[in-house]
Amino acid sequence: MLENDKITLAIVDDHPVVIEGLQKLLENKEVIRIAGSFTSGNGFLGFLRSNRVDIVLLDITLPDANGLDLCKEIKQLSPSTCVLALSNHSERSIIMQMLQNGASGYLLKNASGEELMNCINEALSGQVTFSREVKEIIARPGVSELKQLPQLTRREKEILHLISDGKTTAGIAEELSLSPLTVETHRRNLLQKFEVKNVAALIKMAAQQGLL
Amino acid sequence: MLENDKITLAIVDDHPVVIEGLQKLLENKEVIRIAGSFTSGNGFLGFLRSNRVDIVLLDITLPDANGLDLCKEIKQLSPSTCVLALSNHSERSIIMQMLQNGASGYLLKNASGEELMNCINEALSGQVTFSREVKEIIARPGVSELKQLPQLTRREKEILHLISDGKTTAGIAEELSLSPLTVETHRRNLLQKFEVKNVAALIKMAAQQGLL
DNA sequence: TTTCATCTACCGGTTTTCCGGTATATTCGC
DNA sequence: GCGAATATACCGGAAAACCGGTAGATGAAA
Repeated sequence: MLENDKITLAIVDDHPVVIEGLQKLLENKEVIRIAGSFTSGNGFLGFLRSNRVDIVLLDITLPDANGLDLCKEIKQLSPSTCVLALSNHSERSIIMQMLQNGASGYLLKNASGEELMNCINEALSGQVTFSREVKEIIARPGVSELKQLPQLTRREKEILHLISDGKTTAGIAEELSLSPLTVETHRRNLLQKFEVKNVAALIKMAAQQGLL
Repeated sequence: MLENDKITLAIVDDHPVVIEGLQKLLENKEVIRIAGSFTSGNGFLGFLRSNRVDIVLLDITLPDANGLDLCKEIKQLSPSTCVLALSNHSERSIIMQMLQNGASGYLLKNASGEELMNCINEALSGQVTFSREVKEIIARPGVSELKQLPQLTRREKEILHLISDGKTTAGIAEELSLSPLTVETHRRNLLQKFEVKNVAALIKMAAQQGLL
């Protein structure tokens, strides 16, 4: 196979041992060319600016940045590059955040070589992919995610949205053709229902419950 | 196979035609028993209160509630029940929200019968599962998700967090042993960097960027 | 060493939010 | 038809946020 037809793969991991292990695992694959290995986020970003990379195996823990932000930067710089997170972090929130930031998949480091190859292929075909353990983590949401949100009336939801858009009570009142005093009342009811004492905490809760 | 050993499955969809189609597709499966079909969320919730359901195929569009909230309620009522979303909605945000609310998987309605069976099995084994098209949607995040967030200093991130916890300027100042006036300044810088005019909009943006 | 970013701190004033109440009209389910 | 929930509206006062400035201290990079 011509060198140029091979899949170009990069590795970013602060642990040199891990890099070596991955290289050993991948170097005998016909279709893959390891374009580079990096122990820092900035090192890789520099490389990416002048080289094509089809897929990158990215650790979360890095010396100069965190993998979450780095993933986002990679996708901005080169949207066609697949980011496959490869990490020890098994927190559901981190996995979801990684997806939100544009990752094509997530593997825990205990995944087998076979699993890794499967995931690489699936990611390159444009689909998200996870190692088995990660699939189980995602399917098992914590209690906090499911905690009941106060039930809001239609008007309250409406006003909540407008508040989150940065509108003031007066502005909302005008937009809805209501008395500012009425909007005030709804606002207060929102604070009560969420058991918070100002809009900052209100919006945070609402956002975490996916209400915005 | 004994009736009691079969997997109990329920269908919730406001479209009777879809229910019939799914029933036809599943009725000849040895391992599955269709425990009930419902066209409303409340109908199913009532059933779930007194019957075991291993897995439910859940539509998003429902007459009396939306599938997102319903999914959350189902998982609260019966955490062991797998929820497989089966919908026409192909928006990434809805898929992610559904996962956040405890779904074990997501299929678009154009998925094949074979895909459906695979997903049911994978979900029952405790792993998340998606139809092929959904995997592609997840792997393709929108530009909005990746838009660059303002570069925040350590102090600013710290204060942003405290604000989102509902703390006041005075409270934050005390907690960090700073002058309230200093905290004020940081707060103003945050509003400027995010180009918003109050904390409500600030927290919304920060939450959407996963900063909280 | 100089420059740049950040952190710190202050003044004075305006706007908005927050909180303690109270109260009537409407709408929806039983 | 009758509650219960919801939506509407008001008062007054205290607290907090927001805004437009300015400016010294610190620390790291060039």
